[in-house]
Amino acid sequence: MKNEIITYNPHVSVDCVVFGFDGEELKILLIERTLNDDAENFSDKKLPGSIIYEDEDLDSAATRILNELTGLKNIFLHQFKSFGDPKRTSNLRDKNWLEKTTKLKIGRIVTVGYVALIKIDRKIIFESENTTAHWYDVKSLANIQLAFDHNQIAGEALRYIRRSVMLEPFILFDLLPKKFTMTQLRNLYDIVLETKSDVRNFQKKMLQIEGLEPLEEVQKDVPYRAPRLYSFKKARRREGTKARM
Amino acid sequence: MKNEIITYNPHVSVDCVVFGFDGEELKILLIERTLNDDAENFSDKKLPGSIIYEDEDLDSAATRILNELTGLKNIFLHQFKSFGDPKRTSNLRDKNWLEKTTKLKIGRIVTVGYVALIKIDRKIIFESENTTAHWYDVKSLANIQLAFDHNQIAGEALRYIRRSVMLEPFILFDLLPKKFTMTQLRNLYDIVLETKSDVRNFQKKMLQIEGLEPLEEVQKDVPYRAPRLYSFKKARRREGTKARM
DNA sequence: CCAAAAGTGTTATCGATACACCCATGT
DNA sequence: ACATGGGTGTATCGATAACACTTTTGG
Repeated sequence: MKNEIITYNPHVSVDCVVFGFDGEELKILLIERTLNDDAENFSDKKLPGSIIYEDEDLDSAATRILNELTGLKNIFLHQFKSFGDPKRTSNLRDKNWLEKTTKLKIGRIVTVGYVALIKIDRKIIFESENTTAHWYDVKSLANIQLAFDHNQIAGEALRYIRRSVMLEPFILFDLLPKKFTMTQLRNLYDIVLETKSDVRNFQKKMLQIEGLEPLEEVQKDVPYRAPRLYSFKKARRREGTKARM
Repeated sequence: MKNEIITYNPHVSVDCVVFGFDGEELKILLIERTLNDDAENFSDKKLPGSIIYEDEDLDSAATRILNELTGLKNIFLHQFKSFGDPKRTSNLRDKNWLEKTTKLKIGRIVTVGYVALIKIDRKIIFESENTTAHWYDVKSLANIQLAFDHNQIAGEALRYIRRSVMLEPFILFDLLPKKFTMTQLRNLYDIVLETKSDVRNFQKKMLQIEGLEPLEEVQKDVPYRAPRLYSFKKARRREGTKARM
C-alpha cells in the first residue's frame, strides 16, 4: 500500500534552458551525463535540472539547481512551461540513470521548465563531480538526442524566447556583453527570430528603446572601420503595456 | 525511510481557471468546498482542480478533472503557469480538507494552472456529490478568500488572458454566443483589458479579423434600434506571426 | 416626440517598410 | 588603392487615434 503510493506519487523536477550568444550563434548550456554500470556505459547530454527539495519553492529550486550544476549565481530564471507526459522518463537509459543518481525508485517526474538568457562569458564551472557543462549551438539540437524529453523542452523554451523578444526586444541585452555594436545586436535579433532586418530600420527601432545608449567609444582591433559601441542601462522594467483604442 | 519519502515527494495537481461572460461581467467558475468534521464546519470556494493520476498527462488530467467537477466536455484548456510554494497547502483548513478528501497524508502539492474561455451557457453540472459549481464575478475575487493560493492562481490566469487578448483578440469569441453584437464584443474587450474603446475604431479593427462576419440578422426584442449580429467562423488559427524588419 | 443605443467617415499621427550611397580603417 | 563592413535619410504605406451627428425603434 505505502509502496504503491510511492510509485503513484510523481516527483517534481525543474529543468533549466540557459541560452548564450557567442557573436555568431545562439548557444544552449547542456550537461554531459554519464553512466558506468554493469549493463551499459553511455554518455549523452541533458539540460541542467534535478528533483526539487521538500521545502522549496519552484523558483528557488531552479536557482539552486542551476548553481549546483554550473556554478552560475544571480541568474534570472523565468518559468515558461511544465511537462508531464507520463512516458517522459520511461526510456531505459533514463530510468537507470535516475535510479543510480537519485537512489530512489522513481515512477514518473513532472518537470517545470525555466529559461534564462545570460552573457556567455559568465564563469561556468564546466567540470564538477559527475557533470561537465558546455555550450552547444542551438542549431545543432536538431541532430543531438538529449536525455528524457529535453529536446522538446528546449524547443518550447526557444519558442517562448522568440515570443518574448518580439514583445520586448530589450531582453536580448542579457545575452550581449556590456558594450556591444549595433551589428552584434542585429545579428542576435535575426538569429533568434529567423529574420533578416534592414540595417537602417533596425537601428531606428532599437534606438527608441529607453536605456539603450550610444557610447563615445568604438570597438578596437577590427580590420575595417571601427563600429560604435552601445550599452544598455536598464531603466526599471516598464509596467504592463496596455492596449488602448 | 520509505515513510520519509512519502512526505518528501510532492503530489501534483492541476487547477482550472474557467472564464465566462454573461454580457455584463467577466465570470469565473468556482466550486463550493465544504467540510463537516469534528473540529470544524466550514464552506468556502476553490478553483476546480485535483491530484493527477499516476499514468496521465497534464493536459489530459486537466480535461478529466474539469469534466469530473463540472460535467464540461471538449473544453480547450491551456496551461499557463505552475505554482509550487511549499506553503501553498499549509493552511489548516486546506490540510484537513485534503486529508479528508484524498485520504492521503499530503506533504505538499505542486499545481499546474490551466485556463479556458467558454460560453457561459454551456451546460454545467452545478451540483454533484460533494461539490457545487457556480459562476462568480471576477471583480468579486478581491473580496473572496479562496482555498489554497487560488486567488493568486486566478490572478495570474487573468493576467495571462489579458496578454493573450492583446495579441490575439479573436480568442474572445470563445466567450461569446454564436451570434453576438459588436457592442457585446466591445464590452467584453474593454472589461478584459480595462480599456474604453472608441466605438468606430473598434469596429474597424475587429472587422479586419479574418472569420468575423456580419450577419443579415439583428437582435430581437430590444427596446431600441436593433443591433446587427455577427458571427465568427474560425478560419484555421493563423500560424506564428513573424515579426519582420 | 422622446429616450436609448446603433451606426457611420474623415483627418492627423505614428510606426513600419523599402531602398542606395558615401565613409573610415587596415592592408 | 582597394576591400571590408560602418554609417546614414527619405518617401510611402498602413494602422491607430481622435472626434460628432444622424438613424432606428419602442414606449
